[in-house]
Amino acid sequence: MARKYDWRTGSNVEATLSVIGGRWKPVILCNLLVSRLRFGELCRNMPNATQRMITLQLRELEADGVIRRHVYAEVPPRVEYELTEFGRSLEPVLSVMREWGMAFKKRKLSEAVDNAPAS
Amino acid sequence: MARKYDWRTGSNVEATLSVIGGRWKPVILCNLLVSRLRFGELCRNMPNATQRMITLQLRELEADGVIRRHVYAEVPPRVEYELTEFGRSLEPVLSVMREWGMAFKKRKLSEAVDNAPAS
DNA sequence: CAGAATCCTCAGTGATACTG
DNA sequence: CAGTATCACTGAGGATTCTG
Repeated sequence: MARKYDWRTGSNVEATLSVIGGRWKPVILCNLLVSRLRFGELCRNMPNATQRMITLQLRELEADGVIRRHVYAEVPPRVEYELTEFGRSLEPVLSVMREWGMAFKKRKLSEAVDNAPAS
Repeated sequence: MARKYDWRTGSNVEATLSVIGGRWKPVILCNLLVSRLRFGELCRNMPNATQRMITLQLRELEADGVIRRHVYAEVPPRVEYELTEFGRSLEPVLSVMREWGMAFKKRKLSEAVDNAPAS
């Protein structure tokens, strides 16, 4: 299934994207940055993503050694996900993205206010 | 064309991705981070991307106010692209991605060496 | 609860050729 | 040189249902 990004042929940014470049991967990783989470919690934290998508992205992240999957032999079943050491190395990347996004939102919102009709 | 990412509904990372989340956008931006470039130079720097894709991604970046397009009334035509002030604010994001990608590549390559058959 | 299995769609992407 | 214009595809992503 020829991956979208290939770290061999691409530039350095593309190498990064070969790991975090999935629709929901950055979001998942930001969540796991805060704490280890179970599947259900993850889903509740990402209401815009479908269960299926979250599962798929988790599998890829696991295959890339970014996250680890803990299965507890209980009933009802419990599965938790956490960042690996390698995954934690992504922290600077993720937090700078989050920071910038926050500033961007603020900017956009203040723009909206400026353009708002005087009521 | 309902965009993939929406900064209104998504988390902070998603807000960032609403701007840089295109297949070739980070690559283009990294190039423009170094210097203002003309279209042809950009294409030569990104041999894996098609001309069409580069054009499209440039248009979106321009629409988002990330880059500026300079058209020179010459023959043959000359068009240059450069980051706007706003675009330059992405520098921390892009460089940390590049840094991480570089380290990642090194890691991968040394793994490959370790697994290489003794010749 | 944490998924697996199916089915389906379309938007992102590509290949190619043409042009002011 | 710096793009459009077409045509075509495929696979990422979604909706829904089923299950150990």
